[in-house]
Amino acid sequence: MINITFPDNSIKGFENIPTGMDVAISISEGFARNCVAMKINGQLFDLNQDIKKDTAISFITANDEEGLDILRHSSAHVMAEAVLNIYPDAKLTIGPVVEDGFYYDIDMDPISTDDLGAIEAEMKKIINAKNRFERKVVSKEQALEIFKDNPFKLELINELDETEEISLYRNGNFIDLCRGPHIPHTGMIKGFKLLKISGAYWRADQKREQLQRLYGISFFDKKKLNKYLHLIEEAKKRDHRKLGTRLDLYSFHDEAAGMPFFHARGMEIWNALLEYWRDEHRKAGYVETKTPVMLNRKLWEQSGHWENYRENMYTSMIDDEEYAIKPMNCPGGMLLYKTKAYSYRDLPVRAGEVGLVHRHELSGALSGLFRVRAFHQDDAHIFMTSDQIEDEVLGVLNLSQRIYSRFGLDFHLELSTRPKKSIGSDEQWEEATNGLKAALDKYGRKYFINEGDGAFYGPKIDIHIKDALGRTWQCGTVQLDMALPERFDLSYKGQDNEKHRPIMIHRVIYGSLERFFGILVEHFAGRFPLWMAPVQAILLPINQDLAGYAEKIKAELDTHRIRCEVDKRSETLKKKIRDAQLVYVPLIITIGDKEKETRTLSVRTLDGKVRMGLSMDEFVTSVSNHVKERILDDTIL
RNA sequence: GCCAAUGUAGCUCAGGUGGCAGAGCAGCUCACUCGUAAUGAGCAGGUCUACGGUUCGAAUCCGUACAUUGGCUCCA
Repeated sequence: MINITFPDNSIKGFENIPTGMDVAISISEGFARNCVAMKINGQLFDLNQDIKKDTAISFITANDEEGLDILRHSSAHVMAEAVLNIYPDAKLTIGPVVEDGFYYDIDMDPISTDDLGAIEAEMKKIINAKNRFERKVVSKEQALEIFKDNPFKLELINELDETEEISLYRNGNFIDLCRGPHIPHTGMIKGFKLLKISGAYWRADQKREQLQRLYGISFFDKKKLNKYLHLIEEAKKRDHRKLGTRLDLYSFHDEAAGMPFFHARGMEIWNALLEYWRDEHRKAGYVETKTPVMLNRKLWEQSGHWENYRENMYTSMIDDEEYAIKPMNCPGGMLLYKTKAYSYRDLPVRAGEVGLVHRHELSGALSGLFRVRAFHQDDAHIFMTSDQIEDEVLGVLNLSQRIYSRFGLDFHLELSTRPKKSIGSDEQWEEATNGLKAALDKYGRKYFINEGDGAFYGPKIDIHIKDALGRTWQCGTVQLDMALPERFDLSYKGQDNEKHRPIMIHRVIYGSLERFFGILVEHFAGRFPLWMAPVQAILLPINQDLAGYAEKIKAELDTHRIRCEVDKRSETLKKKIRDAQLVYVPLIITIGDKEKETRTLSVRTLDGKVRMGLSMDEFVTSVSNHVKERILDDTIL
């Protein structure tokens, strides 16, 4: 008799030794069909596994995150099997689950995306066969024998801990070395798609074999797959590199790889972003500073960048002295701090700087505005006493929230703690980390902890924003820096008339203005809220005779700082409206004889609605208010 | 930096196997003067990323460089 305890503490007895599946079926057939694996003592097992003694179990179903991971892992096996069926000489290496699907690294001749269709068709066959996944435990000798033709698997087997069980999984004719668990049978993969191929190295080591990495995604139901594919399509449509060209915002040139050129319209958005930033920072008690772009090597040696970051820095010889273009603003900020003597009464000092920094990123890492070599950081350095840490960090979190929510961006927080390689004493780290934790607790939002992921000079909080498509981006960061104040011998006079070392926070909210800009383009899909829109209103005279009158209206709107243009082309009204809509001008104003006679405006918004007979005053007032309040919602009138 | 793919007009893209470079949009000109998502006709626009090579002949084949894209790696 085997007694199984369920999560609700109910107990069920079984005459014979049951498998996990037997237990699931005893609950109900329908439930069993939805089950993927089971969990015993926090460990995952296959459903086909026998339960030999009394125990508590819980089931992982298709609705659980863990269930989806198992499905995708199994999908990787199916893909590998399909590849082997088509390319018998291919050698498998590893096939894990990643955040967005799964992949398998395979040693084979390069293939192209055109070949994916054939692999998918082969996978389809395997899935339709509903092959069961069977687990088998073997000795190391047996494993070495089975995989004798595969040097990668041999390497893995030889590295396994002696105490560890070596398990194989078989489905159909396919056998793979694998810890498991797997779904009961391949038929559970209801929706899958192979997405892309790329090169990867065995063990991520450039000196080792170059492998083909095949990426795929799978779901328990086809609808979810379609939803996912739709999301990818949507993201492609919003691609900031394409929209940037179409909306005439920025461009890239071979003459300066990774260094964006901002066009007039892009600059309108840029300036709107910065103005907003300045407003909020002024309110939050920051001052703004500016430091040079190029500084003497000696400074970088003092800051430690020369030692740690040199390969990413651009340098230049000037009058026999070596200079480096700043990859970060902080050393300049240190010099600024040192220009005067501080009292504890002066602290905290919150010094912002929107600094242009250059980092020589690897050529292969560049990507639109998301990864560039020249960018502006909305930096700020806060110098404070140790008992101000909590309040200051909390202040940064609140400011970040205020700014992100202005764009309709949600976010989550991650705390990174002391890494293995670090400077500073245990007490310093504890004080710093506790300060961050206290601020996080007071802030009250849930946060994740990345143990050992902090910078060598201090712990940090990273802020990850979530855009309209649900994608997350790390933008903001709040880092405590215990290195620089030391290296630059910063101090302030305490109440005790003694010199003290200030604590320093290093923080950004947009992160990189360029990158944040790119994220916003995709977040808004090019339809910026009125306060950011490069052209807020376009005037469309319905015939050439009215062009002069339209110019007069524009001049008047100019005085109210409403960004507007006149489309004087000899095109039909329909055509002009279409063109304006295609570049998302929020307010389209048609000027006809009626409007001229009554001195009113007819305004069309992007939703296609038209408001006729608006007086100039009404229009200016509501637009100005909308802009001044930086309202996200695009119901303007 | 590594692997792979790509690079043709301002933009988006056609141009099997080598034989005088094409379209749509945008632009310009003319006609039309229009009431809420594309009026029509015409014109102009390219050393086919760059530099080498093969060939009687190269956008096309080969090599190198540069750039872009997807990954890898990197992002103290």
